[in-house]
Amino acid sequence: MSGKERLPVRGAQGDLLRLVATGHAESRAQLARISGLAASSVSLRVEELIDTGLLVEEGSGTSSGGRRPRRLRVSPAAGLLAVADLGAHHARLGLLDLSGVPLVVEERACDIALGPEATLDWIAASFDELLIAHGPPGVPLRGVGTGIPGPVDPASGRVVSPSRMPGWNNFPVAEHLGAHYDLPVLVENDANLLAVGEARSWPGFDNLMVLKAGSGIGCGVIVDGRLHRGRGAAGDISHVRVRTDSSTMCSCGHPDCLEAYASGAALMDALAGLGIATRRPADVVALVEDGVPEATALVRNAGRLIGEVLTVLVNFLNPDAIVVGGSLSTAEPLISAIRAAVYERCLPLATRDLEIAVTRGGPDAALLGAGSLLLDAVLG
Amino acid sequence: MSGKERLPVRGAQGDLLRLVATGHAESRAQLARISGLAASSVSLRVEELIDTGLLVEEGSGTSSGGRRPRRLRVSPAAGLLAVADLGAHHARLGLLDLSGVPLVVEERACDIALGPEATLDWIAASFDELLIAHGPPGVPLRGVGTGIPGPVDPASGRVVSPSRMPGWNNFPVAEHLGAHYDLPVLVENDANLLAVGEARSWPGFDNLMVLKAGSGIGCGVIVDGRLHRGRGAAGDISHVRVRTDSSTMCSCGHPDCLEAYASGAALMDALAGLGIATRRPADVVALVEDGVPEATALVRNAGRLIGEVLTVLVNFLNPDAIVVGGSLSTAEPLISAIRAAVYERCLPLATRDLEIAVTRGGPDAALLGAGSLLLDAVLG
DNA sequence: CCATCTTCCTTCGAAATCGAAGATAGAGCG
DNA sequence: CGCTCTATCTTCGATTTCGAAGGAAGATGG
Repeated sequence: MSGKERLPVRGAQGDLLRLVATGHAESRAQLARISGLAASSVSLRVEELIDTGLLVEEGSGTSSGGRRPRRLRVSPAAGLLAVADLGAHHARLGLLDLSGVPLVVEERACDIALGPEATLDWIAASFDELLIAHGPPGVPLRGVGTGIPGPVDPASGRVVSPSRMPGWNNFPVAEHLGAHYDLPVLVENDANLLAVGEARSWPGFDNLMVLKAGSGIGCGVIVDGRLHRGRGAAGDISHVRVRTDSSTMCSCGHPDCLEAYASGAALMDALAGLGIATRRPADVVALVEDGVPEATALVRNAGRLIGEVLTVLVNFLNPDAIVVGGSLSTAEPLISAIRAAVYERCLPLATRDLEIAVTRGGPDAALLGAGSLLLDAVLG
Repeated sequence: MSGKERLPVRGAQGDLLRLVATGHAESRAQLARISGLAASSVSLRVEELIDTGLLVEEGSGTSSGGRRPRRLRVSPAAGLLAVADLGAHHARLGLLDLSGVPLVVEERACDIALGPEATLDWIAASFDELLIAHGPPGVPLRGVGTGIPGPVDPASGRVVSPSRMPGWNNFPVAEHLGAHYDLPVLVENDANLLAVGEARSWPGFDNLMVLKAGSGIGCGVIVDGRLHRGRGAAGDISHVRVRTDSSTMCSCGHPDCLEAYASGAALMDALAGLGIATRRPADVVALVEDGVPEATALVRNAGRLIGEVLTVLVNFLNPDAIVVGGSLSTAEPLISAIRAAVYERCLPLATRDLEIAVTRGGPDAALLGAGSLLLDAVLG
């Protein structure tokens, strides 16, 4: 395995490296504008970063009327990040360079019901395999991180009262995963990772609500360009009471939670009750695309319920965009129903410039999000 | 009137002055810790600020085990801020020094139905009177600001679609008020001002929801210690659909808005329907305190409805505290009902450390909030 | 009361940062 | 092509900031 030495940046260098790595700047002039440092200071620090081999100059960018900028990139040899996004039955795992560009991403089957030790050790072993198979020799690992399909206490890195992860409650995930490495370790809720990853694809949108509609319903909140965690549990919308005719008890002990009607798991249950078998939320989307009316009606109803919950949040948070991701997000009726509910019921002032759209960041968005947050830890 | 020269601070001096003015620091050592500057740099800048007469040394603070700090304060002669909080039928007006300490606060009757020009000119005239009567000679006015009981677009300083301010729609309030002065002008929603003012009384609480329950229902949101505006309309909860048996049409054109059941105006209407006349929301509180059962029942129901809306927002934003202000906030059944609803329905994770309490900042909190935001503008 | 500790604040040489001026490299246009 | 314009980047002296060391003032505890 590669070395694990600390990244040799201090003071302003870290800020500049971060700005290049996150894609916020790719020339000295941009760095000066964004960082607030004087152009001369930027030149000096960039020179040093190039000398240490962390930055490289690579061709030139497009002119904006004058001399073309000399494009800066984080060196591929600056380091690697090993990141994972853990789902109920499979995980995406990947290696990123420090600017968040994936070297390799794989999806592998796993089972979180085997418990935290087994699952986390499996993740670590998978990281090792990826590093041996795809890690360029001599490039050090700088950090590891994983997304978790449940609430995570950011301070302790523990899972807290997850509804769909038996045996994981209060397990010190960050500590256990970190024992394999002497490196910064990130453990974060999966919807939050998705939100951070998506945010990179929405420049100029500083306030985002990123919905993850899969087996469960999660939501990551970006306020002022940064992930909002609150006291650790922010973004939960699955246990909001919805307006329905019937009455269903949720696993949380309250009646009529959104999750009990609009989550992928709930839709699969409802279809099963109609004699239609599905194995994964994506199967529901397939049924909708095949024009199965029962599936379409259920999905549309789910979208309406989600949309009604979002109306409250849109009026309150007044975001720039609602981004819908997760395996259900490709179901067209879901998005239309969300749109209809939000635009119909929200204040005109709140929807005036509101965009409601599906994910832009691609299937690896959550991994990019993990990379982004890890970079902060690495350069912190 | 006093002079209007620009405040002679540049660079780090402004940050330090702001930290002292906002009460975040009152000694050189604290300034060094909070600002991140070296202690020596702080000493130099503070020296300069004292020389310019903006800061003064005043006695010494309490020791924490070693030498006592020399307490720093913003000089009373550094400048004045003229601030107002406009309500439907009266306004609070005051003069503050740059650290937000009120020199004088008055409540005067007015009528926003007279239209924006008349009202704003009246505010300006009142400011002039206060300055003549209470402004120390030679102390310059540094900024003016006012709170508005309706939505304000922060970029343009215009009122946008206010529901209770006939004739004000789209009026350029900041521009008109600013024409009287060559100074920074602040125009902000009243609930937002209250939130900023309250935040000063809640140190360590970085995420706050501040409810203003008066004739209308407003909410100011503090995220990460700063006012969250979204695209300008953030914090609206009055037009959320609530779960009720009956059905009432709101002035916004939708059925069953929270405002139509739980605002002071709605309560007064409901009491009038029962043959009980009230003139102001405070009269409703008095009825509750007198044990009038109809009033108590209505107020408790309002609290329950508000609480149910807050459950959604608490799960989502996961704040440190919900602070209830406005003229209805002194009605005990309102708070109890809100507490009951929130604690019953929210996730344990979200309510674990959640405080629900009434205002701490006193009757002038909104004015202090205006002062706080104005200070940012003055030192910006 | 005196030695010791903690905290606050200042002094002073070293290092980082700034800003104005200039050098560099292209775009735009006749 | 040559002229001007604009934007990018560098050079260099002036300024600001840092950080280690030390002095000042009070707390603590015998």
